Amino acid sequence: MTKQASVQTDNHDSDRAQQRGSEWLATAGLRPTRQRVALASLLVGDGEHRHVTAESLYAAVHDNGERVSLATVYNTLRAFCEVGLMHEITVDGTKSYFDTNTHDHPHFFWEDSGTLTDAPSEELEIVRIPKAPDGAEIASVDVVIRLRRK
Amino acid sequence: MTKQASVQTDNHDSDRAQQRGSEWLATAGLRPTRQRVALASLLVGDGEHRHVTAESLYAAVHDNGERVSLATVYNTLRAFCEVGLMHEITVDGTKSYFDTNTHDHPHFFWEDSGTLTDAPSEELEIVRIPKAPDGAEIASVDVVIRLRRK
DNA sequence: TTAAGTGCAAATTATTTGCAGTAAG
DNA sequence: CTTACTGCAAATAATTTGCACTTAA
Repeated sequence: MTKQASVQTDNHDSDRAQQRGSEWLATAGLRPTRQRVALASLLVGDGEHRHVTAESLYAAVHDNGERVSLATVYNTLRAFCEVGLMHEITVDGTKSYFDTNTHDHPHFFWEDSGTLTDAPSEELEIVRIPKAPDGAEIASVDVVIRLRRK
Repeated sequence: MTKQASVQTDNHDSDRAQQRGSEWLATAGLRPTRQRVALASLLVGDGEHRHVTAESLYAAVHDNGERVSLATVYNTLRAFCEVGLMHEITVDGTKSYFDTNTHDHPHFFWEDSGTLTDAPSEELEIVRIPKAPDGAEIASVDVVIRLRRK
C-alpha cells in the first residue's frame, strides 16, 4: 500500500464515516448540520463504540480541522442523549462520559488516566440483585469496575 | 416517656455521639478539632451509616447550631476519605456523595430526589466479573441501582 | 512551640444559558 | 421563510486553593 493509496483510502473512509454519521442522525430525526455530521462521524464513523468527554470530542473534531464550539459539543452530546443515540455515564464527579453503546453494559474505569472503556458484558453475571423498594422500579444498573495499574 | 426525659436522652445521645465521633477520629489518627468532632458526631454518632454531600452535611451541622465553613466541610470529608474513614461515591456528575460505610456494597440512587441509600448487599450476587486487562487489577466494583418512582 | 487545621474569598473546572446570527427543510 | 441550530461570552454550580489566623499536642 503506497502513501497515495493510503490517502485515497483515508478519503473513502472519511466519506463513509460522514455517511454513517448522517444516517445515525437520520434514525433519530436530527438535522444533519455540518457540526453534527462532523461529531457524529467521529463517534460512529467506523462502526466502533466510543466513550468521549465533551473535551475529548472537542479536541478530536479540532484535530480534524473542523470548527465547532465547545458549547455546541456539549449541547450536541446532550441532544444525542435525549434522543437515545448515546448514554451518559458518570464515574468520577469531575466529568461526564458519553457512550455510543446504549445497551446496559459494564465499564472499566482506568483510575490513572481517567479513561473509560467497555468491559465485556458476557463476562459479567449478576444472578441476584436487590429488589427495588416499594413504589420504585429499577431504571438501570450501573456497574463500573475501577482499575488500578499494577 | 416525658418530654423531660426525652430532652435528657437527647443530651446523653449528643454526648455519646460526640464521644463516638472522637473515637472514630482517633482510630484514624486525626486531631479532634471542634469542627471535626461536630461533623464526625453527625456522621457516626448513632452508629448508623450515612450518605452525605458536602452541602447536606454543611446544612446539618448548621442546624445543630455549630459554625463550620463549607470549605472546611469539603476539606474534612476529603480528609476522612484519605484516611479511609469514608468512601466517596459518584453518581450523577453534579455532586459527590460520601459514605461512612467503607465496605464495598451496592447503592440505590433515587433519580427524583437525587439521594443515595444503601442497597442490601446480601441481595446482590455477582458470580462472574470481567477480569482486569493485563497490567491492571480491580480496585473496586461500583454498583449503582438507579431507581425511578413509579 | 509548632505543625496541623480552619475560614474566608478568590480561583478553577465542568457545564449551561441567553441571545443574536445562520442554515436546514 | 421559519424554526431549529450554532457560537460566543457570560452565568452557574461544585469544589479547591492561597494565605493569614488558630489550636491541639
